[in-house]
Amino acid sequence: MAAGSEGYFAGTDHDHGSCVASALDSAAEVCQQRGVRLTPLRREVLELVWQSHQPIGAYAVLDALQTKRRDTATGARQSAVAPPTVYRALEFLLNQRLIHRIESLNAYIGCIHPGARHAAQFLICTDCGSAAELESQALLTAIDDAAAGAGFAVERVAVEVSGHCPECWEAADAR
Amino acid sequence: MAAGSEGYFAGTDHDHGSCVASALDSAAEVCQQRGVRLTPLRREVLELVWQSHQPIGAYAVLDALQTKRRDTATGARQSAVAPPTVYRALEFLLNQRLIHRIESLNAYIGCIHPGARHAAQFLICTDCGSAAELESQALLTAIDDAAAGAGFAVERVAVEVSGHCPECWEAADAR
DNA sequence: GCCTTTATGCAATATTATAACATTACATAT
DNA sequence: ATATGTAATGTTATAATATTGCATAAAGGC
Repeated sequence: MAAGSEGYFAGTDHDHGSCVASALDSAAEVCQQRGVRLTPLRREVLELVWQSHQPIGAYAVLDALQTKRRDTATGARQSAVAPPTVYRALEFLLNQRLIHRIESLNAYIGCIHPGARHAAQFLICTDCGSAAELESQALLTAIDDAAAGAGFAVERVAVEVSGHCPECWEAADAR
Repeated sequence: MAAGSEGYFAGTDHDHGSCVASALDSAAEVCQQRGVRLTPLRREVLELVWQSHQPIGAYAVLDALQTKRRDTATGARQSAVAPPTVYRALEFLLNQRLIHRIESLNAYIGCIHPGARHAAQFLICTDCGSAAELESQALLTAIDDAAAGAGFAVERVAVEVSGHCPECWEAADAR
């Protein structure tokens, strides 16, 4: 990926660490304001989701958690982490709007507007697996209009556009 | 549901049978034109999807198929239908754009524009489980614009709006 | 008819998600 | 300090969704 491009797609060329750290900071802030608890486990899961910087599946989170615990353990065998643990943490993070779920991938990704109520809009590259969150007001308006026309009360919106990101597209062209 | 309402949501008050029949007819036509085979099995699955008139899961299709065969069988035990049979048929129908998959429900629904390349846009009522296909040009344009702005090559679009259909909304209000 | 391609049958298994119940941690009231 | 209620986590089992790989059968071209 070219450095300094539009910035829609998270490349490998930016400061992952600080980006994750600031996401965790605002998450803590959001939770504090709402009086809900960002427990160590939830924080750990949120960190893993952000670290991946690509949509990550629940079982991948599970594996990562288990690996972390195994590595951390000082000899004494730690008990394994089970699926419900991960799913509950993910559900909490979804409810607090700290992450999004990408339905077409059964995967999760950090939300770039932590805590804000907004439609999830994603461009998903089927080549490299990365996903970019959109914020198109025109798109939202179009959805609201269409829903209003049908007398439909909107609650949740998922827009998932699959295709090829600029980098992969160019790479394919070059071939 | 009030008869003669906007018509976005398929109610129970219209002629199911003829609606399914015409869907099967146009499917046959589309397949003929493309030189692909709408085999008895595929036709059967398409019919089941249309008959449900709500998004239907792969395993519900499977059950329906098995029931049909059991009922049809004239005593001699018929072999059971297995998941791959259903998934392959569904995949074929998706490829030919005769049905849509609703990602947030893991379910399938008949396409109202059989064979045409277009974005899947749905209003999904979380109360009654029905889904209405939208055809908002403004929405499409908004998506195309956003994608173009990011240099993204669009391949597939899924818009899934969850909420409450007019009937369920009114019913809830009345309470 | 014979051959190739395409579709289906079939068994096993992978992947994703939840139910049900037990235990622990934290806060508050007594 | 002790009891009590609630929220969070642990634990086991299983449900729901989807795919792989290989065998068999059917359709269509020559």
